[in-house]
Amino acid sequence: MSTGATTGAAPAVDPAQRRRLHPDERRELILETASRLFEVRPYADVSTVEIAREAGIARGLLNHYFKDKRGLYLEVVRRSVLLPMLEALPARAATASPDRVDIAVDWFLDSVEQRAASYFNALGSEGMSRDPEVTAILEEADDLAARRVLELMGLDAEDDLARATIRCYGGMAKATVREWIRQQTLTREQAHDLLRDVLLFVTSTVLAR
Amino acid sequence: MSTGATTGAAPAVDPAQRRRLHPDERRELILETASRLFEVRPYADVSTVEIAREAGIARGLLNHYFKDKRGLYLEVVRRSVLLPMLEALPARAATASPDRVDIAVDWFLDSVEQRAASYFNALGSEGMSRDPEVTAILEEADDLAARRVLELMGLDAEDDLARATIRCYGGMAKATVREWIRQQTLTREQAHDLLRDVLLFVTSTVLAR
DNA sequence: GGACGTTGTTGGCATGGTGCCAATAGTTTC
DNA sequence: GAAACTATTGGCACCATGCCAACAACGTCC
Repeated sequence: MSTGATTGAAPAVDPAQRRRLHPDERRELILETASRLFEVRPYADVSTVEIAREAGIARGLLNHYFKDKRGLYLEVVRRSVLLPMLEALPARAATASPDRVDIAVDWFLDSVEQRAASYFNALGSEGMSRDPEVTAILEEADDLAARRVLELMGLDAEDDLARATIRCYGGMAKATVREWIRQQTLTREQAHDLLRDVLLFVTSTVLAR
Repeated sequence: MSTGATTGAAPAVDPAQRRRLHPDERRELILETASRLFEVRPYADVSTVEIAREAGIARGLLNHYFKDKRGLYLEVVRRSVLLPMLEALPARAATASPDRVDIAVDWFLDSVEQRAASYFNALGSEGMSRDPEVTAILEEADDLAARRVLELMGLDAEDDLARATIRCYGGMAKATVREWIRQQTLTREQAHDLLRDVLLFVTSTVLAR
């Protein structure tokens, strides 16, 4: 407005503009930016314009690195759900069953507590989404988690029935975390005890059949 | 094409066009149409154009009856989640606790089986899952379900801790239904037994504290 | 060290979806 | 039958997305 002569070209801030990055770096940068935004606001609310602006790149570049907005979103979800699951897991101490359960539950609660934001982001409300591809990612993560639990407890992770049962239990685990962190209707201790007791009960029941 | 003279006006099919309906009827008609479409495909995939076409009305009418597309969607979710919950519930027979659990679980499985489509639909769709308003509706439904379960079992539905615990259990119930209906990794009988046993265990534990 | 080729990057165009609003026309009322 | 009421329409303006051709940064070769 004040500068009358010059056309309304962009402020042209950074002199370091149009810097050429290695594809991997650029991809990573976009992914992190998008992740940060999707964590806070729902999918439809975050425009590709905003992502590009935040990342300091042209909007068209998003479509160069990812098929489309949806593709970018899927990658974000995949990361925030799958990666944490593949991370460090406490060395399985060969202790008695009740202690193992305590360890497993603590591991789960800790990992959730650390990354509460991205956890709930990817989970949606129930961990269910109508979108087939998102669903597939979530299911993969659930199954992975179920395997972890079974391994940690010294049970057979290849037993289909056992794994299905633990995936069911996983639904309760998620809901419990929600009550604890978001609704704050349960203390961490209460959440822990509940999950611990039920897991113990479920595993003993599964084994019995 | 064949009729050359007249301008390219619409085919003007129905002679019954532009029929004036009572607002309640029209609203209902839109809601049902939208519900039918949202059941099958994710939110972003269903355009207001399509909803209007399917409902046989002008697109602008949607914004007259609902604030916007999102508002329409919220109403659809609210209905498909809340209404079934308020419906018939088996008369609570004053029997022993284990029998009551069987009744409660059967009621749940039945109601889900009947409306599997809308049930999974309502559980969240794509990016909307993170949406606060959708979340609120889902939480309300969860709490309502928890009350129902407690009542059915002759327990105090006003006990906050008990209700929170049952809401946690509800997460497992949903996951179990998913394994049963969608993944088919569990038979209905297995799902029933699992939910029955765990509910029995959980309630006895809650009571004990 | 300068021309050249590769390719990461940009800007703009076309398309489609959505919200809004003034004009239109059923329906009722007197 | 006219007039008031309001359900309903159609089109305009805006925004977001995907696509594509031009551009320029970086490495390479002579």
